[in-house]
Amino acid sequence: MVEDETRLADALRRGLQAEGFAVDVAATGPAGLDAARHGGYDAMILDVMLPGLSGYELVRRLRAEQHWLPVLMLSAKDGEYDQADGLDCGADDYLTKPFSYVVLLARLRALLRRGAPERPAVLAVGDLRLDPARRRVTRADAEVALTAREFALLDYLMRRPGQVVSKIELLDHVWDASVETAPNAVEVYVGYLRRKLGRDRLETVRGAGYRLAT
Amino acid sequence: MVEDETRLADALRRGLQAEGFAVDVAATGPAGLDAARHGGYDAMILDVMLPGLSGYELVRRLRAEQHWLPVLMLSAKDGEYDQADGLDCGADDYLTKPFSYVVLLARLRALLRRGAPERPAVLAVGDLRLDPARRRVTRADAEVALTAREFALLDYLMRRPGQVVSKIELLDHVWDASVETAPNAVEVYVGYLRRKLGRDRLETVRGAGYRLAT
DNA sequence: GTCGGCGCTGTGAACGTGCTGAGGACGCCG
DNA sequence: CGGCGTCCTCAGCACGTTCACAGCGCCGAC
Repeated sequence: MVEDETRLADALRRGLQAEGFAVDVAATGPAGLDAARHGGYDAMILDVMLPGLSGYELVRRLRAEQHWLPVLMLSAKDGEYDQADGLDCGADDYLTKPFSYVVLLARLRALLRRGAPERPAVLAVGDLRLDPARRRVTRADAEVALTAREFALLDYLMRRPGQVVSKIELLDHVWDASVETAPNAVEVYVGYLRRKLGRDRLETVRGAGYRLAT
Repeated sequence: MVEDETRLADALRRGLQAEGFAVDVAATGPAGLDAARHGGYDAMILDVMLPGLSGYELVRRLRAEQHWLPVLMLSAKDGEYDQADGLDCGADDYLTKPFSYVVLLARLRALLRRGAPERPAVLAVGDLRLDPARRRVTRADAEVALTAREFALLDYLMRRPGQVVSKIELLDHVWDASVETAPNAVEVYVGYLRRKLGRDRLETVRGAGYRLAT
C-alpha cells in the first residue's frame, strides 16, 4: 500500500491484516515505486496524492517497465475524467474517497482473482523449435518457412519425439479425415520436411512409420 | 451486453460500436448466459436486474462452469453490500447507475487490459503506437487516420504482436457475431491497413491467418 | 545374387487461398 | 435531398500449395 496519510494507512493495514493479507506500507511515491519493483507483491493499493511522485505517474512508470502488478487506485478526486485518466494510465481499478471498507475489500479480492495468464509453451527437440502461437519454426535459430501442411505434420511429430508414428496415424490426425488421401502423400511431405530441416531429422522405420530424431 | 432496458442498451451499443467494439446485446438473463457460454467474447457488460435470471446468479453460474470472461456489472443498487456481493459472485468490476459513459469506457478498457498477458495503457510495436483511450494511432510519430473497423482490427492484432491470428478469430472478436460476415472482409481490411501503415507490417501466413511484424 | 515390396522423388495438373478494384447499401450531416 | 464516408460483397486474377502418378532405388529375405 502506498499512502501518506498515516491514520488511513494504519486503519487499512490493520483491517487487511485481520483478513489474512500480508501488508507493507510506503509513504511516498518513490518509496512505493521501489517497493513495487522489488517486493514481489500480489497487488498494490495506491493513493493518487503522494509526496515525491503522483500515483498516476507511478503506475505509468511501472507499466513502462513491464511490471504488470494489479493496481487499485485511491483518490479524493471523483470527477469522471480523473477516474478515466487513472485507469488509462494503467491502473486496474479506481476508488474515490471516502470509500467503504467492505467495497475496497471486495474489489481487492476481484483484482487478485484475475492472476496473470501464462504463455503457451513452445516445442523444442534438439536445435529445432516450433512455436504454435507464432507459427514459427527455427532450426539452430534460423527461421524455416513451412507450408500449412508441413507445419501441421512437424507439429504432430514434435509432440511425440522419438516415438514411431505410422502413416495411417498421420493421415488421421494431420490430414482431413473426410477426404481419402493416399499414404504416399505422407512420404511426399516427409520428403519436403527433410529437405528443409536436414536429411537425418526424420528417421524412416520401414514397415512401421516415421520417428523424429531426438 | 446483457441489458433489458432497450433505450439504455441501444445507446450503449451505438456508443461502443462507434469506438470500434463489436457488440451483441441480449435482453434476458438466460439469453445472456447462453451467449456468454458460446459467443467467444472478450468481456461482458451485465445488468443486475434482468428477467429470467439475475446478474448475480448469471455470473455465479458462469464461474461455476469455469468461464473466466471479464464481467463489468451494472446496477441501480448503490449499497456497499450490493456492490461487495456482486464482486464476490465473480464480477470483475461494478458500476452503479446512473454512471458516466466516460467512466464506463475507461473501466471497460481496464478490464480488457487485465485479461491480456501484458497490460500497457498504450500499445507499441516497432514504431507503431496505438492509444485505446485517445483512439489514436501514430506511425513514426506521424498520426494515421483510421476508421472504426480498421482501428479495432489493428488494436486486436497489436495486443498479440508476432502471434498468428486466424480470420475466424478476427471475425469473432472484431466483427459483431450477430451478422454473418464473409472472411473476405478481413482480407479487405488488412489491405486497407497495409496501405496506411506500410506493406510489410502485416504478414500473411497462408492457410493460418495474419501476424503483426514485431 | 535374386526377387518382391516398401519408400523416395520429379513432374504436372487441379485446387485453394489471398489480393484487389469496382461498386452498392447504409447512415450521417448540412 | 444530396454529398460524403464507411462498411462490406462480389468477381476476377495470380500464385502457391497439395497430391496423384509413375518410375526407380534401396532394403531385407532366402
